[in-house]
Amino acid sequence: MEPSPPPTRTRLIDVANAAGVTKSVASRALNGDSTLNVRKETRVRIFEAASTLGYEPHAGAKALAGSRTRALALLLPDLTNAVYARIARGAYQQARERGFVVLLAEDTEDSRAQSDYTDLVGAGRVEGLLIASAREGHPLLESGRLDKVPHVFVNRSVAESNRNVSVDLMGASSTAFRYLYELGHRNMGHISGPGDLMPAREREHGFLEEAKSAGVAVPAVARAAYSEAGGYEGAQQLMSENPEITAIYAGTFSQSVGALSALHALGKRIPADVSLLSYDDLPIAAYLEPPLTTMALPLQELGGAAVDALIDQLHGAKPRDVILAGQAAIIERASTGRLHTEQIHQGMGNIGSGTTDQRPDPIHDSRYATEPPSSALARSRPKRTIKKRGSND
Amino acid sequence: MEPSPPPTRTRLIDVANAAGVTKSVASRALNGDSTLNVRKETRVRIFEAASTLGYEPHAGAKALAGSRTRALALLLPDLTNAVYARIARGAYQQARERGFVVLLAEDTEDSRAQSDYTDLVGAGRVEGLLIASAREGHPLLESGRLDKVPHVFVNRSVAESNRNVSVDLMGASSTAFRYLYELGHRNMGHISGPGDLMPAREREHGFLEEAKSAGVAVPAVARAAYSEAGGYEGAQQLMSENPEITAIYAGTFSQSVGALSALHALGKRIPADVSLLSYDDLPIAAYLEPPLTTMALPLQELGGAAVDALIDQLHGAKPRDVILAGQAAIIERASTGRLHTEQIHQGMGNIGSGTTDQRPDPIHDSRYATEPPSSALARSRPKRTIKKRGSND
DNA sequence: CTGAAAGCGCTTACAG
DNA sequence: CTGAAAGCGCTTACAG
Repeated sequence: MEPSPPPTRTRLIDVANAAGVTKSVASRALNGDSTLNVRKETRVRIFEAASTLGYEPHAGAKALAGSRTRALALLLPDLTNAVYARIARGAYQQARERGFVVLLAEDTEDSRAQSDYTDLVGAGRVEGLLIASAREGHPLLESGRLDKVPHVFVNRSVAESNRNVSVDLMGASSTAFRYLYELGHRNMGHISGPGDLMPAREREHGFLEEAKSAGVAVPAVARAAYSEAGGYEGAQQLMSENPEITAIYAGTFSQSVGALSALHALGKRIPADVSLLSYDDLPIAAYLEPPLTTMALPLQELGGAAVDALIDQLHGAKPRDVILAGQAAIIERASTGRLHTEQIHQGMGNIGSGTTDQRPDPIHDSRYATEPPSSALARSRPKRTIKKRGSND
Repeated sequence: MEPSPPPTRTRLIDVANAAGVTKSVASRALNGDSTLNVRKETRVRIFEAASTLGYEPHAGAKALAGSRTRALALLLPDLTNAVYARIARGAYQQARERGFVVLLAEDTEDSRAQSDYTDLVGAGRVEGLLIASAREGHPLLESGRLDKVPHVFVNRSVAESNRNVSVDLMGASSTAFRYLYELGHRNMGHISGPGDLMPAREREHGFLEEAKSAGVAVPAVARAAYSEAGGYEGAQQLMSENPEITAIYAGTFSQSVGALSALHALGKRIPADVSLLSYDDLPIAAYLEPPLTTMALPLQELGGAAVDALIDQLHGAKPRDVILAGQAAIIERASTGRLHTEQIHQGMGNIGSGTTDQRPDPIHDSRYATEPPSSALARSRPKRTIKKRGSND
């Protein structure tokens, strides 16, 4: 029943003895204390001793003695969400780079948020928090407990926190708008997220603002769940209430997939009748029908930047917002196309009727009336190359 | 520069004082020491004091003093892989349930595996390891360092480790085979993973074995990367080398997506010409064209079972394999169908020729000649309901 | 410039 | 049945 503690761990005293110095000196040398004055030779001897003895300082002891724990916690709303998975990867990698270890918390329920906080911060396990799970009214925000611990909000904007690390969502959305605008679209729709989610609001806002300043009709907005089903409903709603729409910008990849499906079901040709642009890019985008045009976002970088910002705070820097700007790129595939004059007059006419025109080849790409995009081409040569990593089932 | 330590933490001595007992008694009461003999009343007083003072024991101090750290590390090969994301979720939740915290390590490179190990186990941060990232020749396996720490392999089978926690991959594959077999298919193909990956080998083995015992032609196997591109190539290879194939079983979801695309490109109708069955189920499956028939696996449960097995080891139990059996379920959508007599004679004839028959409605579902599956139906009513969780951008 | 010592917050034999 | 004390492995003033 008694789990054996590591039989015999090498301690600081062991390396001190081996190097012929005292614990204090060894400790300070190993920790790079700049006020320590020893001959280079001695220092080298200490490091060599540590290395040959395989010295690995006990994290708990260090923490107890008042040193850093070199641990961060990452609070995620949903591990299986591709966006967060990439943020997590970026955070993890940068943390490692900086010598930190990361604790995970999937903060799905509010109740959990409390006990997570207790076990991570309360127990002195971590020095700071990367929070990607904050919503308005999130218990952690309300409780004021955060005041005591360094933290940053990732992909979130908590007003006046000065701790928001995010991509330029509004900028991304305005890029999205301009892209569709330049293709000739003037009647657009946007599938947004649930009202209480912060990134959704910003995306939406940026998109609408840009439309206003371009002087076109304010895009219709459907707010729906961040899921395929949500996108399906969102697109349905958008098209039934605004049949004049020729382009849809969907706020998440999942929603785009659902929207694609809904548009098909409505008998819409993509992009001949309606163009579809997805926020966020995933490999699978190239394999949908039609291959989806997307916005690629620096999510991994976002995670890394959040870690940097948090570590800055640990070093005493004043918290400040950081926005990863100018990095959203459109990856053009086949779901978006130039507006046709005929589209302008289609409007209502097409709704629910199903198109009956006979197209030459019913297989696969056949349904693209506009600039038939070779899907094979789109697949093998996205405008921008996304770095691939080995996947590993 | 100096980060402020939590201004004034409540310590054990504080609650002891408040309850009018000594630290020893408080400690033992709080930790549920059964050899402690105190009046129930005293015990209650201690717990109340702890609670009103907001006592949160310092994890580092506990660890130092020889107690458990109540922390586990999860070594993942790829966070962005949906399979691992769900395993991670299950592990995380079960760990929390059992009072453990989980440290994350995305073990993409071998070099990282070493330093991860050092910082997690060496530093005494965690009591045990959940390893989902082991390949043959993985540095952790070779180094023998694992001997010193409780660990289990998740979704992995390391021979003779007696620590493998996995779904019954062979069973799943044989279910896959039987499903296709019962639809009438006799010539099948399998898209497997890279040769050195363990789950791939088991899936493959189970599928082939079942074919042998059913007395049908041994399925052709294409080994390809775990990605859409891999699936694309795998399907191409399979069909070009074995034009008689009427059903394909793909080893991962990504591969299935690629295979779907390749089959379309080859002019194959799905499932009229070729049925496609995917290992692993994801919401997006219902929105592909055609909606993909998949095998749903208890991945979250797998993560939870791994945590349980590991904690058992921490409690001194002898390591043993655990297999989550009999849980793979086919979710039938539209990518699989009954074999038609005409299919048997098609063979080579269809390759690359593209089909020219005129079907009534070129839109969407039109291309399913067999049992035209209403994709809307398949979408809204999968055979088995998958629990949905709120997604949260 | 270096070493002896106190102390971080806990647990656990061991005395009483 | 309960309390005093040692000790886990470190860091960091503080003396010398």
